[in-house]
Amino acid sequence: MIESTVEIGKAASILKLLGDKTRLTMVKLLNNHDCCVCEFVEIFKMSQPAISQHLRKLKDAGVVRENRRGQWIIYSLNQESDYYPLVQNVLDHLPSQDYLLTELEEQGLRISCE
Amino acid sequence: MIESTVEIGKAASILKLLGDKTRLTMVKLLNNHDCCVCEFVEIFKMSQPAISQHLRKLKDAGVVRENRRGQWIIYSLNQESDYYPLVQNVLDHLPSQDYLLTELEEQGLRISCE
DNA sequence: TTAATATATAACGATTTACTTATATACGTA
DNA sequence: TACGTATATAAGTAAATCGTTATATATTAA
Repeated sequence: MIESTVEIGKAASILKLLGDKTRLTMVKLLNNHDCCVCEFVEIFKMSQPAISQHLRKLKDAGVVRENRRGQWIIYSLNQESDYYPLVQNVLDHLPSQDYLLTELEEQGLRISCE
Repeated sequence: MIESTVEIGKAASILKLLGDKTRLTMVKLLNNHDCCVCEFVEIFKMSQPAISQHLRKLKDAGVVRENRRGQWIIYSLNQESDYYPLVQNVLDHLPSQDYLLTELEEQGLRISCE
């Protein structure tokens, strides 16, 4: 049962953000594990600025949060967001993407930000 | 509880479609009432081709269906779609948009396709 | 058959998007 | 302090998006 609704224009803007495969996969991964930028760079085989820009959009919308830990910035899902219940429900429909992190670990690339 | 998941690329494409306020509102309305193109034209104060193009995208993705009734084409949510559970869950987070149809009715414009 | 109405398609333009490369900033360490 | 690593920002570009107007198609009714 849904506790409260999200204004439809706001909802559309969140869904637009999630309507990109890269960002949607990021958010799905963050649902289980906090990640740093460098991990996403490896996973998506995309330039660091491209990853950074996706994360900024998600952060600006309040979907994710960042926490600096030394020279790394760790991203996590913002569970306090008004949109969190919507995002969570969407994620429930997606298969786990954790194999991407497993692959990274097998390459020994996960350790980079721990 | 979710019965089955949607491949993440497909999910992203559906969310992208829903990530437009006009289309999201259309789908929310269709969740309660079948509608024809001319009703949407009145509601969104947008050209008929613009409405037609939004509906085509939704139809191509399998989210909605069309049924001709005389000279009108009635659109409805496609409950048989693999994406229907996802769409339905998203819609649950939105406030009803039925006031748009009420307004239409008050203007006497709803009768046009009945 | 002709006209009117409802809808779809085509062609086009302004804006947005999602990358890229180059550069700036922040932190840790020698 | 100076250097290396992690991340962010700036600037530019190709492609996608969402609207428009003009036109085509389909149905109904005179």
